[in-house]
Amino acid sequence: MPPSIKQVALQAGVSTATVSRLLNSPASVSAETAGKINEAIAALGFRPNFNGRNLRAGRSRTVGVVVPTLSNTVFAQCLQGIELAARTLDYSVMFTATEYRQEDEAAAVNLLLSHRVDGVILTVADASASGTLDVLDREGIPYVLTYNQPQQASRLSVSVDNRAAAHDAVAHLTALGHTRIQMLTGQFNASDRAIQRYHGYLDAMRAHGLAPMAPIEVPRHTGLTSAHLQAFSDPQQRPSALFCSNDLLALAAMRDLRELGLRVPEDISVMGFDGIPLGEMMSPVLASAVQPSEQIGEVALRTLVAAIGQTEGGAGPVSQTLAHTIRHGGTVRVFS
Amino acid sequence: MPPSIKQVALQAGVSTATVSRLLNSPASVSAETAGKINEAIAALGFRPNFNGRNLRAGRSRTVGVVVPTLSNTVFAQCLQGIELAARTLDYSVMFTATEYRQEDEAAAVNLLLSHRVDGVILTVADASASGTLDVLDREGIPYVLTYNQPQQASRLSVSVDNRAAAHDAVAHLTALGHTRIQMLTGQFNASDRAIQRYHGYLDAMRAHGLAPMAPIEVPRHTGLTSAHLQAFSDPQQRPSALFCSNDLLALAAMRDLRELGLRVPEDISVMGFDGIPLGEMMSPVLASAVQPSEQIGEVALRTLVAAIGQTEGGAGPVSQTLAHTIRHGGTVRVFS
DNA sequence: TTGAAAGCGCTAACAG
DNA sequence: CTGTTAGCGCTTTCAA
Repeated sequence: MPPSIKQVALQAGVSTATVSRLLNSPASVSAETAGKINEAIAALGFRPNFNGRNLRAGRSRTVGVVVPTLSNTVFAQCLQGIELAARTLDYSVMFTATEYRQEDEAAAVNLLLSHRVDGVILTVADASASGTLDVLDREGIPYVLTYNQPQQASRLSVSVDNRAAAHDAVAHLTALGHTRIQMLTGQFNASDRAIQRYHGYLDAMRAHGLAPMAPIEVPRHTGLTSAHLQAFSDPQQRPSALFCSNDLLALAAMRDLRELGLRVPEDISVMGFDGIPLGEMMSPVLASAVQPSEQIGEVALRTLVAAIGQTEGGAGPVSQTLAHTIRHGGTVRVFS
Repeated sequence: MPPSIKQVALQAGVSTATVSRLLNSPASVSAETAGKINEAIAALGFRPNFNGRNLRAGRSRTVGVVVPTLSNTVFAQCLQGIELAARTLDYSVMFTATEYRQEDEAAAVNLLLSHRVDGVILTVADASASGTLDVLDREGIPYVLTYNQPQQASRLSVSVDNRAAAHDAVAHLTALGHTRIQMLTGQFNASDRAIQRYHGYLDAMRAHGLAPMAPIEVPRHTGLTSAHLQAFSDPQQRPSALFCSNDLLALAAMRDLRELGLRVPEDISVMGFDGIPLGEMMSPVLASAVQPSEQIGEVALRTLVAAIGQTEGGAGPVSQTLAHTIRHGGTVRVFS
């Protein structure tokens, strides 16, 4: 068992209260006693036990993070941003993944709450139908959504404007002369973002007087999009451009198209969403609607910490929309 | 303040001890009282406070994880594997990154230890010269190294055989007829793996009677490898194949080579190390020495939990070497 | 500036 | 099967 504040006090010849004071507000301890205590701390290799502290103080300076998966770079980057910002602000991070299983969200949050995290950052399948968020609301635990753009204006969130970003991506395609643009998307029910992006697609198509095509919804980015793309072998059956709801999907699609003997972008153009860093290193570069994932994480953490600060709901923007950009890339060709 | 075991006890008309019992060994409580308590728990929305529990029990069922960065998919995958396995075993995960700053390793571990994690999984810059590991040893906190292959046989670790994997990668190149093979590597002092891989390179070159070339050491995978590759414009000055110490570096190199007007693999072949999933989706496929990152994480966690189980050092393999594979890919051409 | 004392939520003897 | 009790490490009044 590691040394406790008690042993330090004994060794330094002071009371535990004084040791505690040195730890928490060093100014309130005389230089002399401080010296003795510090010696004792060093000698014993004392390290404060946060469990004791948290128990007593009722806060833990720890935040919980729930993401769908770390296999998608986007969330890894976001977590990276969260952790970095957390370290700056002296917060610790407990982390959980749900593997896109909506039913695991509640369990994840419950676990975090048992650890008495001061707040939670999460990306849920569907922000407008999430019992998990209701729990958080009820218990009065501050939380910040990432990537989700909730309808309820009351919920703190950090994301890009998914609909607008998708619109801009599709507009980029139309600007290059594409008219037959189809959307390839992950399961709508696993991601409210996918739905918003689909709306953005519709917006853009309508705005340009183009006929929207039925979206192709694939199960998982396991990469098995082939079955859905078979029809593309027939030039009549395929769009000139494929807009994918995320970059991983775009990459999988490109691979499968290649297998079908189709060339990107000669036979079909592909555009993604997310702007994962690797897309920019490939050749051709993957065109994409870029969201600043690491920054999303960083802002989310700062927002959360601010919310933790003020017990009662207060100032500060609620729904934060970060700027997206459109990355031009060789996977999209000029069509005329 | 959320309800405590005390309020549950009051509401159910039993003692706190009984509530605790229901929580920890339900079998030891009569069905009748169990019913009453469960009702009270539900009514109050009670959730056990792990801080109290941990304080009392002296263990937290929480593990700490320290990785260099999450920007490298490899570590994200590993963390993913850790988290998944942890959830299975009812453990929670606290996570920290060091951004490859060796001096941050100690701080990270100290923080985790203050949280009284039961054990730590980490990837350090240099396992054989890490004060951090010494601290862990001294305090008797179980830990498992990932990716690092420590010299000290006493330290638990999970990795591939870096040297052998690098050897196999280079042997693959020689088998394809390459003789002028050069290594491009990250900073040796930021990664002991890089050194081991370099040794593997040397092994393979010597084994095939080839003259090793001086390794090119680049600062960071910021992607700025260009400066180091300038000389390659001259066909006399460039190797026929470039073996990179990791896939990110390989990708950056390929991009920079392209910028120099060189074609991969026609003008120069490129091989990586790690086997990141995206390498397989690209065209051409990135040839690489593949390590099972998610599995490394999973095995590390199981190993750690086992170590936590037995207070005193015990059975079980210490240095676990998982199998690597060589991924053939279009970034390497047959040279003859 | 310091100490004494109470208590955060929980578990683990020990009785009964 | 259940209750009583003590105490894990720490902070925080309240006094001195």
